[in-house]
Amino acid sequence: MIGLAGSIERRNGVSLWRQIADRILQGIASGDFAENAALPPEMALAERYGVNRHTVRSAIAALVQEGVLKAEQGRGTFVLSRKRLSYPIGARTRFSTGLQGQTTERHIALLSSSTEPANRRIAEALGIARGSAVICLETRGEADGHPVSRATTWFAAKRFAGIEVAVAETGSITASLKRFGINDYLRQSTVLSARHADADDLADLELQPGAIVLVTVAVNVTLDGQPIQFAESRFPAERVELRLSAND
Amino acid sequence: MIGLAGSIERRNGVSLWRQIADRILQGIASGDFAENAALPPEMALAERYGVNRHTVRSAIAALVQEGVLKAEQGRGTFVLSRKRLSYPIGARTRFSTGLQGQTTERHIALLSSSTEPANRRIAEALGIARGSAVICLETRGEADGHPVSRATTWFAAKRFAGIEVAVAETGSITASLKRFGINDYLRQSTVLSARHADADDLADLELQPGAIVLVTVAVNVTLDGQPIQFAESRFPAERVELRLSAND
DNA sequence: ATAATTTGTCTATTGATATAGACAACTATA
DNA sequence: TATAGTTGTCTATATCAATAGACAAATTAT
Repeated sequence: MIGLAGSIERRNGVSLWRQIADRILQGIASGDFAENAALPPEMALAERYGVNRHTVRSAIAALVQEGVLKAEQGRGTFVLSRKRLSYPIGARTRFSTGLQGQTTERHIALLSSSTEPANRRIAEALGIARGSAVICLETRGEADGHPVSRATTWFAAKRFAGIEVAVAETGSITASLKRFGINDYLRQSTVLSARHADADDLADLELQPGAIVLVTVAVNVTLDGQPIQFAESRFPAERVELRLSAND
Repeated sequence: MIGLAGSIERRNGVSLWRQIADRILQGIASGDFAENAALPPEMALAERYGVNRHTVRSAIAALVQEGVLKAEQGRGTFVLSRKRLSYPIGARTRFSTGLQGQTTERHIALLSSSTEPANRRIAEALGIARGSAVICLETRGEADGHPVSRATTWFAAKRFAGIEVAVAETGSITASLKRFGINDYLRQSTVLSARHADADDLADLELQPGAIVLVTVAVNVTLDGQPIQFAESRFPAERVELRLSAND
């Protein structure tokens, strides 16, 4: 059994139609349902997943709403081309360079910024004293006008005072760091997890409720190992996959 | 606002109690709720998330069932220590070596094996002809008796005939590959995504319904770049995080 | 044209989800 | 020993989710 999912769980806090919508998305991603081709008829899907036709219809309605499918009366339901962005993660991960070739326009939008005392987690990551001031940036990554990531980034306030202005102006973290004399940096560590998107992420990433986000927590360091940036990024799992390259 | 989530979404296919259970899990992971300490009272949580107390109780009940929380009448609800395993991913990713220091006993259990024709995706990954025979192994990774991963692995049947026996005997892919003359190998590529666990994963990983799994799709190659193994692994997001090391 | 297939809409019914309020049971503290 | 605070249980009600069946509307094939 290749790529064909098992059965569906009831009474788990996730509605059947949402589970089936997820399955159909998986099916598209894994090639079970080809792009631009017709999905199996509703009755066939209902039988395959062991649910009522109306439940399948709810799932399809959600995916039509999301722009993944298109239903035509009398003809069938069709898969629209919706390739996931493949976002590379590695020692030299940058937002803009990573998506080269996949998109034409990309930048980071600064949603808000604030200065706050560092909590334990942030202080340890940045190698500063707990409670010392850090600049917190809320940003959204956009490619071809579509949101592909949502990040919260912290910098030590002492060293990077005013970086929020640079980010707003340049639309790039890398370019902003250059203004502070940092011409190159490396990703020291990345920790990966996943969870349901919260309300803020749903709004900022233009996601439908119930969506899953991939979460990376990363520390960037200068070439001599000094931590400069701590960031938590959220990627919509239905639109983005993370690709780990062996080299670099 | 550090790590404190926004509001809750209704009518999205995910029940409120499941969303709140997710939030509490996040809160524990991010340090908002300290381990071994009391959670805020049900009424306070209900107010914070903007729901009824009974809804919070449903969320707590689910987490008690999962062993994350412990409720004591008259005293409060307490966070049990439940550290997530940190699973390293890199060019030299191996199951057993990765968890050294975090667990004492670890191995791979072979759930089933079969021989089937390669579909397009598998054939391309392994560099073989479409339709040629591949051995498909269903395995579960276990650490200290607890399931931490669930993988589907494909090998070219011609070259690795009988590898299922070796995996069953040794409980290790690396050890099994040695029997076929492969003493070292590298991870060529890893692609990462996330989705809701399907019914099979729920059972095999001993998850509560509604859980999220991290999915890695990886190709392992010999030192001279010849693909030998194609695998899709699922990790329970609530118990495992993936750590990307900069070097190796 | 006719039939078969497929999506769209409607009604009805059942069970799960969420809200609301009241009170019991238990714990810690003044 | 009171009292306040907290979890546990119960009843009631409204809405959502899922099943079931029937038929309309549109498309495609015969």
